[in-house]
Amino acid sequence: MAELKVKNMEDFAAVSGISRPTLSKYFNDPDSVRKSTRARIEAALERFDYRPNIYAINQNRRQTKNIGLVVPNLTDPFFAGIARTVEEMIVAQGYNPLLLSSHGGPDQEISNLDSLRAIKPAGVLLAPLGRASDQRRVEEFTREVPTVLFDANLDGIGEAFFGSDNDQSIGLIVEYLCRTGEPPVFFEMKTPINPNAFKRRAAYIAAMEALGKNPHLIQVEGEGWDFEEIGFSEGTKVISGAQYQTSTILCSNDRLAIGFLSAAYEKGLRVGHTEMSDLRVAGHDDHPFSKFTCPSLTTVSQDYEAIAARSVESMMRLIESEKGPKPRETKLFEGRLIMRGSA
Amino acid sequence: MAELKVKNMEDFAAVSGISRPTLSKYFNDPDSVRKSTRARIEAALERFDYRPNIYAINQNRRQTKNIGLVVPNLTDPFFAGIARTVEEMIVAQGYNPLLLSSHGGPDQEISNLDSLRAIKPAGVLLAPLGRASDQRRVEEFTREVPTVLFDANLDGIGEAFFGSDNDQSIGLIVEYLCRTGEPPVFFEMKTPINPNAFKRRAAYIAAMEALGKNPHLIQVEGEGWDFEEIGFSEGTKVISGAQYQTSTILCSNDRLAIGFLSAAYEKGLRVGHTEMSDLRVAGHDDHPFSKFTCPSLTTVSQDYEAIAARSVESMMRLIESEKGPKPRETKLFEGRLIMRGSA
DNA sequence: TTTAAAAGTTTACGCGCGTAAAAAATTTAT
DNA sequence: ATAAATTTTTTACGCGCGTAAACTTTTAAA
Repeated sequence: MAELKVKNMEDFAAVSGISRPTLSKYFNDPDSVRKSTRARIEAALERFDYRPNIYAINQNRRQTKNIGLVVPNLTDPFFAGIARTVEEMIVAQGYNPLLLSSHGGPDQEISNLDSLRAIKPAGVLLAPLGRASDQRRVEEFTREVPTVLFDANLDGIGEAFFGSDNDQSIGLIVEYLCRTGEPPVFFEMKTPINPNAFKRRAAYIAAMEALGKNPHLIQVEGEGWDFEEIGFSEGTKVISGAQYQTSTILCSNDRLAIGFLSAAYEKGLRVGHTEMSDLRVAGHDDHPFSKFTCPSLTTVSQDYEAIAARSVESMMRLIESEKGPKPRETKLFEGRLIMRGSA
Repeated sequence: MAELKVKNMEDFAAVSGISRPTLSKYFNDPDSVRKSTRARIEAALERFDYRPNIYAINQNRRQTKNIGLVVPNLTDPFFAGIARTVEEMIVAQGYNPLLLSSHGGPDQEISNLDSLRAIKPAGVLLAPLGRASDQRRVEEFTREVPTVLFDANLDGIGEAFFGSDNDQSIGLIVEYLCRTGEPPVFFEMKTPINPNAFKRRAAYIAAMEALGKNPHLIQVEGEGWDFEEIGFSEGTKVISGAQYQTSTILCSNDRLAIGFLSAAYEKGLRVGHTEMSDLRVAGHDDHPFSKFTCPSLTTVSQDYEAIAARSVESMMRLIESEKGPKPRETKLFEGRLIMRGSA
């Protein structure tokens, strides 16, 4: 078994008895060689552990097999979950995902895109920060690299966008809350950093007005991504001050709601939809933990399987067609009401 | 401004008036050239946007500037947080982190290591799955690539290990619970997948015995990483069946505790350390959400800033010294008691 | 100012692989 | 079996950069 070491394709050609160009063809697409030679190659691969040098490959190929994946904040389980789904789908397509988190900062977002540029990716799936994004520089990037946006849209930027239909999903829960009790007030950050927040605010107002109700916003202070903390501290103030004119609170997202529920608990308020309850609280996103709040959180789930699938599919078409500019694709997916204990 | 396009270092040498070898030196270490020429280069960089081709660089360098970072499960906010901290530190050292999650599976873990091998990293920081890991193949990997383990140890594998002192941290909370009320029973999964679980079980038993108390384990069913779900469903059973002989429950980790608290809430049990409480519940890890449970969760925090810092530091020494095998380094950091409402 | 040391330039090769072109071998069709 | 089509082999070049060696210029020391 004194197999000599194969350090490059040349060596492997020698030991396998296959010419280097044929090997090159094989590694780029195993089906592009005759079945019998494929078998011979794979037999040789069993005996010698040779793997093409990825740097040499990428230096010479026009296109790498890398696909960038940028999310706003991996610390947020919601994005961590999406990222995982998308990653899997990219791998299933035979591409190599590179996951980067912007940690909530527009500078980091641009820096992530810069890193990606360096590895000459075939394409990039970007869930942008949204309003906080440096749109100009993101747009610059999308002119160089095929980019599909998801989760949050940036007007006209990128080849496609897939996300949730906030109007529909917020409408769903507003309608539910109105139908089963007092109309909700909307609890949110005054200057939200997260994507979709403004869309949801507008959707809330529209939904309320469509139902002939008076929209009411509670806009709290707070910066950054510590939504639970903000929901908790500002929720505490709201509860103490009785700044709300209803017993129903709709939070802009589940993480705020989680903080708010915690505040309500501390203040001794009973949250729920029974006669004994003081308050109803609802959220949005179906955060992985929202099932375990006290009480469990009524919310609306985003169809992020569909969003992920469609985004990846669209990316593949972009890469494989590689033709001129097509019309920008956009689709919004509907949310689903998740009824639990809190509202 | 009709700057001709610079597509490689040759071109950039032409337009900047600096020879290519000098440019090469500069890009490898800006301080290795004279101040005046550095200034000239950087002035040229302002005018022309040229960036060295990373693939060509890595093909020719002995060592890449890549450092792999593998964590068991990015969906878990605890690991997401650690990963972020470590990532930052790697960047601060001028290296390029590559974050991979094993999604809880040993196959994925090995597959991650394989991907890393392909990019010839200078080193790898690995938080292994632990008991679930394919130790043989991990060990194979560490013979090829300098590897530092953190969070979970694999006996004798890798150049170093840094983690938490479970004996100390579990001892801390067991002592606290015993001192302030009934001795705790230990709530855990019978066949835990996550690292450190067995260490904590042993630490609990030891701590109890040291205090002259009788250790008691509640080992529940359940597979996978849905700890909250397991804590909830099995907690519900435990509460209904009154399988515990104490009013104090110490959970193996916060995520189980979060589920357990949710179960207690549903069952109408009052959790806390006041006279009115039925039950005390404590966790371990200081999970980002443990502050917002109802009631907030008493737990013990891991010093993962220190773990991260020490791991990265050790990695740097490994990379930069590059000498023969040194003795395997190991250090356990102490936990801190985080007293909140639940116990 | 002279001189030695330090830094930059020229020249040249190599890294491992993609890929094109022409020739040779193999398979399939007739 | 022969011709045609397909696949493989041979040969050769290029990708962009690291880096070594010999030489020239600049800087710092004497």
